Amino acid sequence: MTVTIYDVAREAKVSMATVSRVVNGNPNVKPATRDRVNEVIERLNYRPNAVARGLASKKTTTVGVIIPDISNIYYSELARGLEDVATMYKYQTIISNSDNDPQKEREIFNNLLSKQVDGIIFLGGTLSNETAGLIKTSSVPVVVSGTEDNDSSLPAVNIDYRAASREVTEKLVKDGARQFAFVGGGYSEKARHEVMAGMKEVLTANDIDIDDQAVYIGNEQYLDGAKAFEQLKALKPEVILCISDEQAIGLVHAAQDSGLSIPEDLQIVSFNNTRLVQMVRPKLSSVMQPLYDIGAVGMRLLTKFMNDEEIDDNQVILPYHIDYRGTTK
Amino acid sequence: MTVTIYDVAREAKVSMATVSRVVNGNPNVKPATRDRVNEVIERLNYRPNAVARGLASKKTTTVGVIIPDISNIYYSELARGLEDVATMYKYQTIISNSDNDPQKEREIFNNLLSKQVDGIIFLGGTLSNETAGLIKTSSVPVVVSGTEDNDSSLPAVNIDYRAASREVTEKLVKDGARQFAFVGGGYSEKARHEVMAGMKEVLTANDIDIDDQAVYIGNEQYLDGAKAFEQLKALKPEVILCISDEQAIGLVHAAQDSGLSIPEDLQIVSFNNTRLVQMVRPKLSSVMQPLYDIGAVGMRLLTKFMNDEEIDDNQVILPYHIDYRGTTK
DNA sequence: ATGAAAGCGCTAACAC
DNA sequence: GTGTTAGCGCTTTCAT
Repeated sequence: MTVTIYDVAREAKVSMATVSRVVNGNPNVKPATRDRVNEVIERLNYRPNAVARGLASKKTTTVGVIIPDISNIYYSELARGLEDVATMYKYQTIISNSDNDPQKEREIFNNLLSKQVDGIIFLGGTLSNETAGLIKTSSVPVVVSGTEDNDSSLPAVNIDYRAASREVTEKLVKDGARQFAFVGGGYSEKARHEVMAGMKEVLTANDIDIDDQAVYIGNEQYLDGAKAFEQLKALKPEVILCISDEQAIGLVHAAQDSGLSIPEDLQIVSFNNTRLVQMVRPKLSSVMQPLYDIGAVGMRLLTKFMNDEEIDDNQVILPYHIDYRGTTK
Repeated sequence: MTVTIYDVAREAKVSMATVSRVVNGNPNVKPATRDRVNEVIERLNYRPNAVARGLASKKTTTVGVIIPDISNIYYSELARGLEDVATMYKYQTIISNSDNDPQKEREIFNNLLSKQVDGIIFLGGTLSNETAGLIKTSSVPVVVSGTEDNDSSLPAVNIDYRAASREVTEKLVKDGARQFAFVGGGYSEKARHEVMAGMKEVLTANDIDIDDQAVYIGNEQYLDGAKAFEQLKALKPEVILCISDEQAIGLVHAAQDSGLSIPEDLQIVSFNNTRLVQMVRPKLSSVMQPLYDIGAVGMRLLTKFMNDEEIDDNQVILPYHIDYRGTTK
């Protein structure tokens, strides 16, 4: 049978309270007793039952992670960052895929609360008002990584998409481009909005029109890039800003297949900065956002909430930079 | 304060046992009482405490997942498959990254057991004897996906790497190739062994020598592909079999950069079948293994163990097929 | 420094 | 069909 704290106590001729103290590193134990207890723990191969501990202490040292799709390379990179700092702080993570569906998000959220997690990280490009509302009623701290709610009241970590978009657009306009198009889609509604806004700001400031037709919203997949190109090609865009790397690569290939030269005839910049940008030829010009860190910093922020540490700012904006590689002139 | 089963019982004027029954769908409750209890549950927004339930019932409806690296597109695809069927069976998953380090695997394993998970899925190309031994002592069922232990005694789901390797090699030999090389690395020691074995079997049968120098073992990353090419190029291989897609793509680019034509001068086949194979030009010829299903079937197998269902065979071999795309003639 | 005892919120006999 | 009660394995006052 499983060995309990009681077995250890009896064997070490102390009370279970003392065993509990040595297991939890409480200093109020005479070194001699401590050693004796540790010896018994070792000998009996005693392993504390985290469930019982969780019930008694109301702390489970587990955090929940709500993620759109773990098989998406963008999110799995965030997940790795977040998991590493969770481990660092002795937390385990329960990860669930939501497909960014508010209905599933609600279910996952309730499951997580029922499991008594100490905190929750919400990952996703889109944060519906419905889900944002749910989060605001949460009994445990929640931080949001890679997106934010509409009035930015939730703790969140992001990059400044709009500024990045502005910077890219300015550079390309300065270099002579006039025909811009935009491709977004998938889970990244927030990013989509910001990137478009940044682009439009700069274009407007430069008296450049952007056609309503020059915006394609699909999903974030490779194959969708070809569809995007299909819709946009009639407009003969000189530049396409694209959120998703996979979609951008699809775009590059579709354009090449139709006889265009990249970047001579068409320039493409993506915003997700997954490892993929390096793995195609020409290499994708892209906004480098620190994916791993967005996850990691989000989890660090969450640990602060969970341990009632002081928070200087619950809206963290991480730096980005832009790498102009092979898909821009 | 949090509302407990007591509160519901009092409010509904029944005993907590009855509340427990309706919450757990026990049929021994009069419909009228059931409705009354449900109404109170709704009104009080009662949510069962899974930790308390776990302590009392010794079942947590959570399974542990030990994964080398969730940010690796190969493993994250397995993870998605596994998570989907876990959800289907009402389990949550605690996912931890091991980097395939036996030391970390041990820690994670103990954490998981301490959390009283109902079962564990082990993912990884390499299963050390140390970890295999640990698994065999486990008090909860463990299934292994995408690898196996040395004497194949653990429940596992895989494809037949050796057969796939044989098939590829035969085809390319038949088409005239004589100079073969192999590139492996990263987490996939088992796959590496099998693929090499399959290749050598066929080469030997055809009286073709393979140089010891024609084997490169590194990591599974894109940049490592260039290193592999650097080592192998002097041998002027006509064919390179490569486990990892990322590495294979690196190989393709390095070969092209050195002036070779793919597939005319060099043919490359990879074995991981991540989405990447479609996303490069030329498209990678590869062994198509059902990644999502390897994860999904592994989890399904685990649910059978957890629910004491009958198991017909605990060694599942899933089918594969081979797609000859742009990197083979 | 150590022990006794009261829960934590629930399930699972067992009784009625 | 419903209630009573004894745990599950631990933490946490409160004494001593």
